[in-house]
Amino acid sequence: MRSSQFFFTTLKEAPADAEVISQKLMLRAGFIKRAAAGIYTWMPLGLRVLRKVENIVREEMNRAGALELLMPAVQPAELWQESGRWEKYGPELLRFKDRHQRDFVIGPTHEEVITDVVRRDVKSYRQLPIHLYQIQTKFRDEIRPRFGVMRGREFLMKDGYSFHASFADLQREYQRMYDTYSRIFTRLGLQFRAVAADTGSIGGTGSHEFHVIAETGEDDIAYCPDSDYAANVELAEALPPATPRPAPSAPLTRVSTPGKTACADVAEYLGIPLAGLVKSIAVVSETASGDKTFALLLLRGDHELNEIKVSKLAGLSPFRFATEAEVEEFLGCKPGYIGPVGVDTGKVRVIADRTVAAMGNFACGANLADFHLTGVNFGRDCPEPEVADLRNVVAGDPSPDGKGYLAICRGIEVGHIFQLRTQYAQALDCTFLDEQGKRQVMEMGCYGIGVSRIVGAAIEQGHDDKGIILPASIAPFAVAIVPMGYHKSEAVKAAADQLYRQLLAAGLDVLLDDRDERPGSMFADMELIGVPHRIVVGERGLAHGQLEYKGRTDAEATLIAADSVLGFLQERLCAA
RNA sequence: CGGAGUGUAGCUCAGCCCGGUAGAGCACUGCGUUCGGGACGCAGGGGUCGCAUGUUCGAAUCAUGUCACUCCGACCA
Repeated sequence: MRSSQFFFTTLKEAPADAEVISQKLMLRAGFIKRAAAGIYTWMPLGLRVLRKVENIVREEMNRAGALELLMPAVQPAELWQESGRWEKYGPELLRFKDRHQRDFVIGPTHEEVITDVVRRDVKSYRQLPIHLYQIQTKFRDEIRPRFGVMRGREFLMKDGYSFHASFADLQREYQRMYDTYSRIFTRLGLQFRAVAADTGSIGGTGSHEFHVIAETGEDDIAYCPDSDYAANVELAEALPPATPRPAPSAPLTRVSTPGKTACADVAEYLGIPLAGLVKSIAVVSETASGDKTFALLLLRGDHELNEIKVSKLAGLSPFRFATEAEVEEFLGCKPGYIGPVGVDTGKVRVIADRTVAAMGNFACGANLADFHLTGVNFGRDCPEPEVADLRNVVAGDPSPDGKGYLAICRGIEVGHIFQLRTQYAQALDCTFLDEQGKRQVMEMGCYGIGVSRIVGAAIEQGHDDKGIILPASIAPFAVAIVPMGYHKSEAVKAAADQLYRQLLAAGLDVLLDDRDERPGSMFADMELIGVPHRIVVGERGLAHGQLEYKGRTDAEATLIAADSVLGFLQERLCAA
């Protein structure tokens, strides 16, 4: 490609509302243009990158035996009503009516459609297993789209679905996808980690997320540096403390804490560490008939509640946070000063986190406005609470696999694999006849990769003060030829054109920057857009039969003989 | 959904407090000089200041409404 035939615009300054580095650089490099919140046009330059990522994903999926198809972006509401997700999915699902007032959605995912496809045509165990995938635009009406293509509303996703006659066969395919995903992210040059994950709203059991490790990631990952354990923080189990609860040694004391409602304020005011305080969180679970369960969840002052864990407790699924009025009704005290001492256990469930259950002589709210208690001990001052794992793990917690201690890092979720089991197949009556001629519900797996998000994630991992750094496999161009005075010097023009034809003929993905720009602009642009290899053609090198090579991350350029450039580049491209 | 903030040229922003009919830099067009790290000079094109209503002789500026966008929050009592 010649720059003069191509179309790209670069900016010196990023739009003011761009937050993360990948978003700023993608806008500056002209990869994308914002059309609306979370909705972008992929310009020709950015599209080249997106397509390269897409093709690597496609190649590996095909290699793993999956078959590509393309499903509609617009889906009929009936399928969603049939699976029950028309009600369950919530406002992220973009719904609309056609001219006949029929309901449709713009697909945020395709379990319903694929299951419908398979149930129509697959009738026998002989046709199983089958794995179908597509690379297609999805739409999820995110509350708060941000970070450019990393959390867009419209995005490109590879979603694959496998169908099996047995759970064992699903597990085999799941493992194969685990390996395939690892290959894909490795080929993409990403630093990633597979982590055990919660199955979230999509349901099912058995799930791994693939995360690109990056500071700007939106997910916290707990991992063990001494083993291969890694899990989403929301899922990682917080083990009970190894040290037993100390015996009561301090007297129960009521202290005045006027106006101090936040844990940190109370701890500071009382001169105790945050970890010596127990905070109480009031939640309510309401049944369809209107019966309320009111529960007081006890957490150590410096720990965070894990809502997923709470929602899995018997009698608290689903739950919500209590209103101020409910707190007053059940505890007779306004929020800010509530605690486990003196509550009516006939009306209130008290559930302590495992860590809290092992605490003694702690401080907590007194259930009396402007007062807290110190020296509180279970068994002596209030009944023994229920005990459960309620909190997010923190760095330094013991690893659940017993092999050391957890560390926390941030990750960008770029892939997710699930064993859906029979959830959708059951709802949509997707069945087959087994060898005995007996009707069975199919086992299903689903496997997603955020193709457009990968571009953002790759740039989060690869950039410097000059711009984007991408591996040749996904860079917009693998090689840039930058002539010094293309429009002034016949010798330079001839040499640049000849080199360009030679590299093209050799199958290299090369950009000849034949714009009538000053050298500084061309260098800056080629670096900004992330071209990994650069050849400079200038009169002063040509005089000695030499060209100049510089890798995107090299500190200095190196001179090479003009006739050995092709071999030199091929060597570098193979090595990468 | 709650709170805060911002809407002025393609991009980054000034002007608004204190009303008098719109500016800078980058980008763009032309000419000239320049030409190995985002050049310089001169001359240009481009905005009814998000939109609506109101106040006023007069509104980018003040008021009200509305729309859009951004940020923070939406557990941590």
